[in-house]
Amino acid sequence: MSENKKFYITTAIPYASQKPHIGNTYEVIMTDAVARYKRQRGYDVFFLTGTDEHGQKIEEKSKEAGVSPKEYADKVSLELRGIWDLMGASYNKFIRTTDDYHMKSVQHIFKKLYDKGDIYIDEYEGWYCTPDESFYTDTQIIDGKCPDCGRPVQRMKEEAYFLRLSKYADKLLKHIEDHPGFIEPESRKKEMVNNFLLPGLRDLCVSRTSFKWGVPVDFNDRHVIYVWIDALSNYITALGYDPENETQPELYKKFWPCDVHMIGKDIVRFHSIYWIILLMALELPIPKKIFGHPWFNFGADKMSKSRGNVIYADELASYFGVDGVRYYCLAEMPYASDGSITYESVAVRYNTDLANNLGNLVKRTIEMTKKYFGGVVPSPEDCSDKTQSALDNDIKKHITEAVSNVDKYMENYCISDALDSIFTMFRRANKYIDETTPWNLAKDEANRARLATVLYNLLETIRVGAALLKPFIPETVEKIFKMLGCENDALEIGNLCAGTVTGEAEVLFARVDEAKLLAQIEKDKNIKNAEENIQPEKPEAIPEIDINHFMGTELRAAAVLSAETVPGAKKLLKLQLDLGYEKRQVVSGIAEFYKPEDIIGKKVILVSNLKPAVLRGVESQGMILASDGKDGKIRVIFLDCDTEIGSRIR
RNA sequence: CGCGGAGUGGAGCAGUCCGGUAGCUCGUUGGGCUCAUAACCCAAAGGUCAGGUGGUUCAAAUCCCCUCUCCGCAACCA
Repeated sequence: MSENKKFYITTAIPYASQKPHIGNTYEVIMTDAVARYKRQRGYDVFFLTGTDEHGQKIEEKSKEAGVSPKEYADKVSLELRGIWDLMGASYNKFIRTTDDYHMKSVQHIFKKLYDKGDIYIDEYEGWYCTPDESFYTDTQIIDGKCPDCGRPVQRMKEEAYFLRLSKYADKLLKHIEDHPGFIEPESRKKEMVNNFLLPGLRDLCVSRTSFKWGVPVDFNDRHVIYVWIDALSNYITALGYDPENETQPELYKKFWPCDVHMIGKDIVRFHSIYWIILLMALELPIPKKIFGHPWFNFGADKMSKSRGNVIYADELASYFGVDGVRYYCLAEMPYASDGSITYESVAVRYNTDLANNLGNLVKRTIEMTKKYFGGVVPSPEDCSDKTQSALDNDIKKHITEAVSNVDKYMENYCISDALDSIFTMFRRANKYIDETTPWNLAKDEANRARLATVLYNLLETIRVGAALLKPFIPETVEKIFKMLGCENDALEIGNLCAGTVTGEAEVLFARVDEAKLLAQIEKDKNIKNAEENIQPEKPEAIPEIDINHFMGTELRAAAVLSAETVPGAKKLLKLQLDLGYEKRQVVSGIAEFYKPEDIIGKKVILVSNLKPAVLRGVESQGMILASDGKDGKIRVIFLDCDTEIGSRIR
């Protein structure tokens, strides 16, 4: 039945528009750890990763960079792959959505569903901004103007292809309910069911005409296949699946359905709804599990480029080594809630766990082997002393416990718990040294046998520990095996042979001086910023307008008479404004930054000829001006208190 | 009342399903040891387990009720 021991695991394919940060990299590291774990347990593993390379954003970015979209995607994809490789990702295949076979298969998938009637063409009615070639819904447009460029938009019907999600919604819901553990963690499943499935699914628009950089619909080349079908299909096209094949290739037959899709919690929706329905429509088997992992925050804050707190894996590895980064990510990320990463916290973990606990244990044990036994693994002896054998049994018990705990936790994707059980064993081993005091045993030849046993137990603990660590920090494990002179990664006690010649004792992880290192990082960052970021990034230009165009906007000074929160809306404040000649009610999305009392009595700028709109059931007669900060903060423009209310602003 | 998760010593978490006076890692303080990377080992200090001076019970972090706060998802930035 060893043929049954196959395991197909995937990461999401990141969008190749910019360099991946530590969060994206974490996903690959975690997936890699699971893949390596499964391989070590005898599974035939197929580990897939890659890049998603179509779409408007890459089209735009490439234009800015003055290269073709493909050239741009090539560059980012290569950079990303470089980081994956640096981190030791043991993927079996790296797919790119620009790969020929993939694009062809995506076209066939689209065609098949169209022929079947699960994809249909329909009119998509909305507002169209001609110069931008973009469609907007009723709620997106601002006062009959394009939200991007401010130019007028026209009511237009545009044809688009739709996937019949509605047809499969019940089947999907049933599948989710019949397969506990299909979406994990459990809370993510509830989000999907309660927020999307139970309220009812609307058919999904799966094509675009607003950009060209994508897989064309081969029977209607005005349309490009949108990200859903293009990107999600990678999981089967990578195995060679193509609906037009008479028989599917061996790779596909062997590995599909997938055992687990490892993805970020933000895209659980696309995987658990769109992807599954797509497969149902294709009449293909459903993957067994979708695991929506959390993300890293920078300390308490979200990581974002504009806040300047993005951490990259390669940069981190330059200070802590690849295994330092891998270990931190795997040990620190909780199962379901977001993790936290700062340079300090990485340094602390690195020092305490890797340098002090593990590194030092290995070093001192190997040194003692060398000192007391000339670098040859001694032969253990049965021990008649009750106290001593109790110690020996206890450490052996810790080994077997660690082995079974790692299995238990890894099967449930509780990576940090698995690592913790291994390090608990190492801690026990350090204690064992103090309990047995080999340096005292060595003073008396009569204790030779006892000393041999103690050292053997220690070496064997390290050997099993290294075997357990292999999926997580493989480079380090190689070094440990070299020091042990043994590469046997069996998990049973007693596989280290007496007589084995050990290698040179090496420092596995040199302790870092936290303060010094943080200062160094700060310094490096400043140098890098100075090189890269001499000027702030130029925002996207908005086409010029003439003065009359601007004069079409009526801006007036208004006093805030009252302000209150809108029930059920986190971001909205309802304001009563006084223009002198009339009063206005305006709803403004500033509630996260201003309390009612912060703004009452102040004077603001009102766009007074804006068409009224209803927000959360409250009418808004205009809009007040505010700046949109890079930090995500909104700052209202306040006027001098002696500004005359009702006066025109221009 | 949109859906869900969480509030436990300075920090991060476990314990809550199956009630019986709190456990782990880091940090702090003191001690020990010298094989080892100022490391390792031991000990101590520090918590009315968000609040209700709420209910059930011989007994509640754990069950029930109410309130507050934080986070995720959804909605929402005119």
